[in-house]
Amino acid sequence: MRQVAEAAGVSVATVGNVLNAPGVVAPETRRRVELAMTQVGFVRNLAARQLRGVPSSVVGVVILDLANPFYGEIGRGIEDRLAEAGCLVMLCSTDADVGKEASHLRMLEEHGVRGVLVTPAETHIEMLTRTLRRGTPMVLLDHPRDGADMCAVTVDNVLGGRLAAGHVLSLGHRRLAFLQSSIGARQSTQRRDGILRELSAAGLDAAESLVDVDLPPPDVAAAADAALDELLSGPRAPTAILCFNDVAALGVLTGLRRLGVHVPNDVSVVGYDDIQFAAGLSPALTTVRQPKYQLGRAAADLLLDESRPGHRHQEIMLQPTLVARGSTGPIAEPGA
Amino acid sequence: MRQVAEAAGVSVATVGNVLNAPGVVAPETRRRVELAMTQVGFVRNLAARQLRGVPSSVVGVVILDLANPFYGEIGRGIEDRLAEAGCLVMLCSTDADVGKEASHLRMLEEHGVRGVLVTPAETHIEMLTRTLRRGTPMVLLDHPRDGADMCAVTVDNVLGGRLAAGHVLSLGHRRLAFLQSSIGARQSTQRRDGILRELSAAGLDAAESLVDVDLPPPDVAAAADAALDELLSGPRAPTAILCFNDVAALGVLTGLRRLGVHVPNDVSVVGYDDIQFAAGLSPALTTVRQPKYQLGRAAADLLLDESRPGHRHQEIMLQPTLVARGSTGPIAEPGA
DNA sequence: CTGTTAGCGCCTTCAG
DNA sequence: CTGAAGGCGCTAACAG
Repeated sequence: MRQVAEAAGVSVATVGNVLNAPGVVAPETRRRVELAMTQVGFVRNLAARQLRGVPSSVVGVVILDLANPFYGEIGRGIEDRLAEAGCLVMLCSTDADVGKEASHLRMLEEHGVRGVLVTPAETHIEMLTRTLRRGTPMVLLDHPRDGADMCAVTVDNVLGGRLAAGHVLSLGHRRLAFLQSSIGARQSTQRRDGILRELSAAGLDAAESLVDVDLPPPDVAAAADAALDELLSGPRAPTAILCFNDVAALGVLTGLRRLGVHVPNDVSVVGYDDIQFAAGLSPALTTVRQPKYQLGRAAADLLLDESRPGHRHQEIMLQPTLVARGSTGPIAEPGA
Repeated sequence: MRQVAEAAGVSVATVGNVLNAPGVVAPETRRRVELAMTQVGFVRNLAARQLRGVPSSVVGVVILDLANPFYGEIGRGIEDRLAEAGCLVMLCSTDADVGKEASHLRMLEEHGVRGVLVTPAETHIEMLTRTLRRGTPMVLLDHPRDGADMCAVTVDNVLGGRLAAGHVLSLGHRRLAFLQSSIGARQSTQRRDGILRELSAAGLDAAESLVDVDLPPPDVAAAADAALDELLSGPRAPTAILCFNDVAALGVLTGLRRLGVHVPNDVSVVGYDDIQFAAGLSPALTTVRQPKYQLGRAAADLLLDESRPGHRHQEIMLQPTLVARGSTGPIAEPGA
């Protein structure tokens, strides 16, 4: 900056003004300074700027797994909204590991980020609030607020569960399975609650009509595939399989093909998320669509709003929708 | 830091030593300082550290589109390798837009990142080298080095094209189509070269046996779907469709289903990348697998190596492999 | 409108 | 092994 000042024949303060208050500098001088900047190859030093107290333009994003397309789309929503505000994103995956989560949050804090968007690794977020020193705003991403003193963007998981269960119940299914995993346990539990509500609304007993399956991480697709043999053996095997996400549903479709079970004639399958490939699967996957891109945008929006004077923490709940495709159908006649 | 020093009853220099040279401080003193740090809630200020000249622990990653699962997997490879070195990643998507690319690179530079991994938006990387002031190391991601003065990690695209073309030629196909897009033009061109080599090796004339289709961005899946009507009309319609990535192949499968064209009996389809869902498509997609996670890891590796004294720029070329699945089959008998 | 100046928090040399 | 002091590049407050 001093070099620029010398090259332009002005003082460093004038260079500073060109940078931060262009209006206050005489056009002629400004032009000369700008020319000098390109000549010298001047690049602003944001670290020094930040040290001086200017708010950072970096936002931390902590998700479960970048390789999951679900988070890719969310990430794009975040990135696009932040770009409008001139902000960049620091991204980290936790694999739902509390230790990694804590260490990433710590590093983000050391970098002095403007705030963090977090999909918590654990159901209880108490931990999170303790990890983060006050001063760094946090917005929960795809997780309910639960009375915490921060913003949150979530998708109505109970409704999502109801949509999935209601769909297969209306097709005549009476024995359902729900496949979930410790990855995204919080969301899964709520979706299961939605399923239970639909079951009881249909006058069914959950103990009779719902089988729970837990898929060990990390590869839920493989786990879903592997779980089918046991799930489908026995006389009371489910006729409809509801999955906590599309990746698990992919595993189910692959496994059912392996077992020679026809979808949807023998068994119906419902996914969750509606990631891009759901429509192209064999058969096209019936699933509950989550507004992923919007989820990311909304979260970024809330975080940017944190620095506005009158800001109040709030929770935004987006609505999922059912997308009925080829992987679900009427229940086969018992004797057929 | 001064607060910590006061709380522990030592000087700031001692606190600094605990942080940067723990061995030099008496164990007893160190324990006291560490205790004080947690009590005060001390968080290192990396901006100040960086200003002082300590190398940054942030690496910039500039890719085409985070929402594309291909980059999600690459990103995980990068992230995992960097995490081992205690580094974080700043991620940006360019949508193959040179303007966005330049502005992102600029911002990353202002942040003083340790280096950048870039998938160039354009075929010619001359632009890139001009954008970046010397001093910030750059590694090309999924792009050949082309004699540039930097490291690069790439996958052998010519071989990939040969694998795809060789496969369908061996199945008897003689009229091929290649679908590409300006997104990833460089890679596509090389794959096309591979296709041409296989064609001429089989004694075929490219002008006769290869149809080129250009898919307008941004939604290549929809564009691929839409391009089919024209592509398949006429007497010399191709019997095998090779796609520059799996997302485009997804669009082709969707479109062929819409048109009532059976895969692979009527038309064979080959994708590229082998993203997770390729195996679950209908029918399972034959594709050229790229070692995505390894690609990311290798690039991160090279970048970290840039700060080693004896570092020499180098290019790493990974090998793609053909994964033959259900979307390709022998050509139908002309009269059948 | 332009120039001068005092730190932001940390690391590092040097003296004790 | 510990204490004191200078400066990294920038911003903002004030003087000219």
